Amino acid sequence: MEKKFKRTTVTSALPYANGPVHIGHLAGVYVPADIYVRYLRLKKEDVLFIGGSDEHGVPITILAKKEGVSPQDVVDRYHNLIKKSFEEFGISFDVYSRTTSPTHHKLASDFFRTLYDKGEFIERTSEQYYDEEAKTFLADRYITGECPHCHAEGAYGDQCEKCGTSLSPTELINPKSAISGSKPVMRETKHWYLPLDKHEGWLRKWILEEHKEWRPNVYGQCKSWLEMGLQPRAVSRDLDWGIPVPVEEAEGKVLYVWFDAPIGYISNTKELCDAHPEKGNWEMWWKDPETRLIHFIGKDNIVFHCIVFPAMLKAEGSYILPDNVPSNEFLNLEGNKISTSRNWAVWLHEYLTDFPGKQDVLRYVLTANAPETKDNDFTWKDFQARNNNELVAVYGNFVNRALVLTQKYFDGKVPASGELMDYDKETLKEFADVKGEVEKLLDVFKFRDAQKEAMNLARIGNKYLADTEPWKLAKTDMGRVATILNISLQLVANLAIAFEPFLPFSSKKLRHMLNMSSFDWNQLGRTDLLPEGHPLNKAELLFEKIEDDTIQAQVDKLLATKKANEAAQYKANPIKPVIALEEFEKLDIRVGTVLECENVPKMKKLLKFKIADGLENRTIVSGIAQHYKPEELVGKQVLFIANLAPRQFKNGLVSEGMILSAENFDGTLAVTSLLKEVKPGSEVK
RNA sequence: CGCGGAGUGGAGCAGUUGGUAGCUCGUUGGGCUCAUAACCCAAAGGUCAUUCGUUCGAGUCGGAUCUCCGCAACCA
Repeated sequence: MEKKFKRTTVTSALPYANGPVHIGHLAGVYVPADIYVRYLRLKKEDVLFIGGSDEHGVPITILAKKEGVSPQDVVDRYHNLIKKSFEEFGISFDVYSRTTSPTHHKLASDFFRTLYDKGEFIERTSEQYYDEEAKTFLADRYITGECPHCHAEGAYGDQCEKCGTSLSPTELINPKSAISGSKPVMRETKHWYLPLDKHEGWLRKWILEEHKEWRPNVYGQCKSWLEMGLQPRAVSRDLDWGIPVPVEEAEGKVLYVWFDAPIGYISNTKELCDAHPEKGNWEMWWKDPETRLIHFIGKDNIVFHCIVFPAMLKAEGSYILPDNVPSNEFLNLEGNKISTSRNWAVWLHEYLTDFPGKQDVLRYVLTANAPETKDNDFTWKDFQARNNNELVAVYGNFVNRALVLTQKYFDGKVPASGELMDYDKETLKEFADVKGEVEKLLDVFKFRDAQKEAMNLARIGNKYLADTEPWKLAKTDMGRVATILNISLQLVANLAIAFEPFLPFSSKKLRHMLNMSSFDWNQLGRTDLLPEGHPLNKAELLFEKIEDDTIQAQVDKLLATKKANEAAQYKANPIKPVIALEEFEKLDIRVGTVLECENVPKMKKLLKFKIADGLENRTIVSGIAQHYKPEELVGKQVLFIANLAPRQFKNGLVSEGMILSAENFDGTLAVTSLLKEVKPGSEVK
């Protein structure tokens, strides 16, 4: 079953052109896809690697409006930035195009029309909110208002973030357009829907029975969707940015972005093949049953690529379906979710500037810690450790040892191998096995393990040198040293091949150092890659140590942008409903002088206060231990609510009141105090 | 009870179909000195979130509970 395919079409999720690419995108999609493609190419298989920007959809129009430029300007800017960073990073697309290309517009339009003519869509008319000022229909998320459940302001049309309930836009009280702020009106609109429910039967069989080999997260998500029952999904939108719906009565309507984006894979293939006929006909890559289709995506895209897009392809009728959809989980950054809007990210274009020539380091780290089975964390400290302790110390160091020894004893020429001892044979056998292991793992998309296995070659090499000690033998037995170094150099040559899919820049460098002419995956494991007497080029360092201050600079940068963003995004909460004066008068707010203040054992948030209140003194427990040290507050006057019902904590502590603090934008607390000292117990009015 | 995923030695992660719990880093001790103070060997350290069950046997299967994350909006 594995072997029946003649060629492979590999797609990687189209990045959305409303921002640059960050390490999450890389770890999730582009690095694994690139490893896979490079591996297949090295094996001389027929493969196309398709990428491109996704350039339609509402968020881009919003961003354009915000910046006062056209949507085209926005996508031009990010498309070019993304394309250039990918190139520089060594993501080896055969084509990286965009969904605003004429080829795509035509193909997507034709695709829709075909489905339309075949009667694969259903039409539905519904009422939707319309912003008369901005002259646009409003997506659920772009309507805000009061939540009907908890009555918090600022609930969105699909969900209230305060209480967590899912909503529909019509439930909101006093809805407002998030775009213009005006009050939206209901307006009737007609849209086309893809009736996924009609496709449920074959999807079930195809995924649940025929693709049990898909990763558990992918399989599980599909299963859950199928079990909930599929609903028709709209494929059009009322918008002026996108591909016009190619139907007569569809004025002002465009294809919904998720409908047009995956077709972009096909359009981009066509664009490539039209320009380079030697790549074959584009239809061969998408319609021949002997072509294997693989989608690399992140977990948020599972439903589209496993259910919606296959349904579209099936409905069209002439396309093949994906054979596998390797999807990764998410990569977090320093413990927090990566977020474009909060600027919590390591941006690829900035990395390339900050770490010139270190593409492979990031590739290595992202693969070593790839979120293949669950969300993982990227930290700069780990980045540094993996570079210094693995790339430099294990891989780079072994290469350096072998080359320097050869330089020293054999004038930089590959020495002749003499008779092999048992230990030599064992070592050779060990690294010959690596090829099979790496292949086995790459074939099932286990990139993290595959890379680890490749790294084993270097570990074997270091151990071999340590055990055979050629620097000692050099004094007595040069023939033996020649054999040992010959073997070591063959190992180095193997490393160059084995790491090519993972670390292409280093392999290129290493290949130059070794003066290697041929380079083929099938040579992996062989011990005659470098013939006797073959001259080597000068040895350079393959990797360099990364110092603490370099890492600290990145961490600081991250913290600074985070802080700046939090401050910039701070908006005061809306004012609570009006209350009567007598309500307020029920509150007894007093001034107290802090007599004593101490930490509460085992409670890291709590401080225990003894407060002079002009009467009998009282104990108040307050959750501000993370913001103040006890000694900072002793002697200070604070405001507290004196008639709050006493509250008992789990450990028996009782708090007789509440100290008033202001919460800053970043969650830090500032205790309230007075501009002038007064008698303890004074009332605040 | 909206859906999905995850809770494994100090840290970050693996653990395929149930059969003595692994890897990298860190720590400690030793070896080596060719090498970017890098390399090699050894040791210490985990009741695999809690709990009940299936089984001759469970990190691995099933139920319950607790906690975290993601999705359901744009986002890998």
